[in-house]
Amino acid sequence: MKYAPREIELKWQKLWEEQNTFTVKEDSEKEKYYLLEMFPYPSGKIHMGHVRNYTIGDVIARYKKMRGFNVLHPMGWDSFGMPAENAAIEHGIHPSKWTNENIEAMRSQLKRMGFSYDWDREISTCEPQYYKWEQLFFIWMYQKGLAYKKRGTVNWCPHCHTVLANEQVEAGLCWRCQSEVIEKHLDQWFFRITDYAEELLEGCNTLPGWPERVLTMQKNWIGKSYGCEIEFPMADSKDVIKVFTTRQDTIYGATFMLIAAEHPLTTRLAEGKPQEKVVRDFVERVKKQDRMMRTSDYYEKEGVFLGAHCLNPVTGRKMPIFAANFVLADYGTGCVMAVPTHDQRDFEFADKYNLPKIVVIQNPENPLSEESMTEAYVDEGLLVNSGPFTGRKNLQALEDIAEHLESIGRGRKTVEYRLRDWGISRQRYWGAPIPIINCGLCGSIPVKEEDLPVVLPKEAEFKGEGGSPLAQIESFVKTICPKCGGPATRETDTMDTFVESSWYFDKFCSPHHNQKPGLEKSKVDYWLPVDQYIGGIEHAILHLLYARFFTKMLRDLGVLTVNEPFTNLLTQGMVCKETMKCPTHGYLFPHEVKEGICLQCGATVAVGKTEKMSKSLKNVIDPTHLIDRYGADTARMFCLFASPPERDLEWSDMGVEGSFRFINRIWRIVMEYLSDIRRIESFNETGHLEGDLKMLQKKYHQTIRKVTIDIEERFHFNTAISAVMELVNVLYQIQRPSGDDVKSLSVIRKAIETVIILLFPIVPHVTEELWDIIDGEGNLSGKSWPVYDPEIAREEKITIVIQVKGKVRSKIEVDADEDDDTIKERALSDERVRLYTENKNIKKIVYVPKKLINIVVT
RNA sequence: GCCUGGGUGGCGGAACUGGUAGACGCAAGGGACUUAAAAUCCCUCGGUCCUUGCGACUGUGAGGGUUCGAUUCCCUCCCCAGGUACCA
Repeated sequence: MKYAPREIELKWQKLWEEQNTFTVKEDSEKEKYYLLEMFPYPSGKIHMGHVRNYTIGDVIARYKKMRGFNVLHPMGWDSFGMPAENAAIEHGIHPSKWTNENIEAMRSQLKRMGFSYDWDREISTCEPQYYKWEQLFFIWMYQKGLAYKKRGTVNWCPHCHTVLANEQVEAGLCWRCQSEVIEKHLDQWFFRITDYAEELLEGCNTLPGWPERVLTMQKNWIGKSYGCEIEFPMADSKDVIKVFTTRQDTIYGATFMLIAAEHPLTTRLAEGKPQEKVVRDFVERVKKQDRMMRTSDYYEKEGVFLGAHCLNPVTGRKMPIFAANFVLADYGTGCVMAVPTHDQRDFEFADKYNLPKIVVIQNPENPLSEESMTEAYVDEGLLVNSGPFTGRKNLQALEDIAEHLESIGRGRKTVEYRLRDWGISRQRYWGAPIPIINCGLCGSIPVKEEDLPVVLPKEAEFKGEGGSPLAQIESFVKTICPKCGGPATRETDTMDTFVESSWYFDKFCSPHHNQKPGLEKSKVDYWLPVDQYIGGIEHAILHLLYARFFTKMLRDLGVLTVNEPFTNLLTQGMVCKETMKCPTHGYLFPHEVKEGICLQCGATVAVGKTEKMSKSLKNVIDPTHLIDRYGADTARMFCLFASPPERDLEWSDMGVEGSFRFINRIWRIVMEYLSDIRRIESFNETGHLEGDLKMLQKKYHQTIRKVTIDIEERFHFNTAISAVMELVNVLYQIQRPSGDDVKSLSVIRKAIETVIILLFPIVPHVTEELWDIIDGEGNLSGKSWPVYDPEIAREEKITIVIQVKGKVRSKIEVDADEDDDTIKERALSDERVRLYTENKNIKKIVYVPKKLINIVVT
């Protein structure tokens, strides 16, 4: 019998489906385990990133099930988003048709991979029965002040008359028409995530199951800093300018004031002054500069004098006020006190505009002087020129200076966060409508709860220009005010798609529950939090932070009980492949190249560097071909074997072949022994074994140990698979016992069964089939995970490495329970060691018990 | 730019908390089987050098440091990747 992957896989997939193997219900008898992979955007086809993500998840789901957990493993579709709208613009297909066809295609691809999803729980976020509840949450948030409207900036293409996403802006130009993109200010909806900044930050300390780096990134993103808000009185009026600083220790050195170009104060101060026009031009120019570049250390610092002065509150010094390109309007107060001697950006600015510098922190090693400084001194030191604080260490005076400012009524200690509120307004069609009605008399009034959902109207025109398609549908826009009954218009902004993905894991717990608030408390409480969440590292900040925020927000609305949505997080790396480029035809898909030759023109193809698989570089592998050729089991095994999950995975055709060969190798050894072991009981682990059999027994106990640890503790499936490969290699190596040697055959059977069971979560189809062939009854899906005997798995002999001056010179083999003194003695008297120690002084002997001995000689 | 990771043979990777660098697989080379090929099974496989040995030296992006001992810890630098708030 030959290994026929397709046949086997379809057979078992059908059986699992018929027997509802993966359907789950709440069960108070069993410990629950909620395993979740980030649901996909239905772009059309699954890609290798999905295959990898979902294979990792499936292995854990199946493993946990074998460990006796009640496993929830759902799948759904993050089905709102820009690509659907772009397809509508380019090909005239309605976004819902495009999306649903993609879902159909991708669902069948996922089913073909044999993933153990409970498909009864499938959800699609673009369906009204899903976004209805999101709209309800929006209304509740609005009522609590957590959703609000304010002016925000967007990328605007003046030619297309439309808002562009950041990725639609290429080098400052519109991706469709190459017009120069400008900033436009629109009234937009925001979620007040900053209300939760402190809790989100604190929460990072309650998530030991998250990768440290993700927590670090989130903490930095929230960016808490302790500082001081200081008031600088205007020189010629009663007004004040407020600044936020973390460096109040340098206040005595503040010699001028900087304001963000976009700050309303900038134009107000310059109004009616000779420099008004210059200032306006400057503001317009800065607005076009890239935000990222503006704050870069290397970017040219620029500014313009506003014709006004303020006073330093502690020195009384008259400080000129400038607008500057590197000051951000939405961090702190949008105004910065400039201390050129101790801030590099201020230093450069002062040099450029010839502004005064005063040293207030003295470098203890190399005294500073204003005239000779070539850069700002940003390290610690002693305060000078600082009134009563002169002579103190600068860091130790921070607190006292803040208190001094408070006492003179010119400042207060504050905490500042870098985190900004979440702008959720999108001027697009394919998203959940914001359930608000704008009334000329009553303002923004939420849609009545009983009128939800606000359904996205089907009829819309997709032109890619002229703004949001929704705004042009009169029947949608025109409505009446729920408060006064007068004529009103609907909000035509839709919600950011990150909103849907902020609570989909809640919905999976009770997917069919259709009563307020859309989530059934008892079920949500049973399943949440997600025990293991798996997804790409690219979501480390935004998606994960928004989902955490939403969880806390829904908790405060009484909908959820948990504080954090995801107990454990596994972030997987990207799938990469080298690019191929033909001199005339540009980037080529792998199937357009054969043996390094472009199939279109016969030219030699240049192999480029390895990059993340993307459609534009055409360095993609369609998993379908892989499945057709080798089967789902090989595809699954390759993804896992190639590298550990958190690392990037580099594509290799050869590696796939190797995984396929390994599965065949298992298949063959089972077939070879089949007639001998079919009717034999597997070894019951009693009785004494000798020679090869003893070695084999030890090996499979060790293999169970290794695979269990690798899956349970580290999700390192690559090394788990290696361990099973070693066991299979041993099976091939041992002398085949005769057909009537029942005891030996029973040990072999046990070893073979171990291989099959250990690999079941990884390659479920072929292992089910093999189990069925040798066992003939029951299926593996219900089996429990094998156990090992630590005593049998223990090595009896260990190797002690002997180093002389840190270099390996010899090795000795000793009994595992040999006492340390004997080991040392044997090491010192070792023949090869003596070659290196003879006639030398032994200065020191380092002994690492049961491992290594290092003899230091002089 | 900023934040966060990563860099180990020809290649993917292994090495749990500072203790034998290169498990396992791929590629390559050799052998067995075969009329032959494929498939399969077995062996070799970081580099340099020589006196070819149970050999010496060298080797984990580069350069320093700590240590009896560093892929692992510290400092400086180079390269690559992810995120950077409207891609998801």
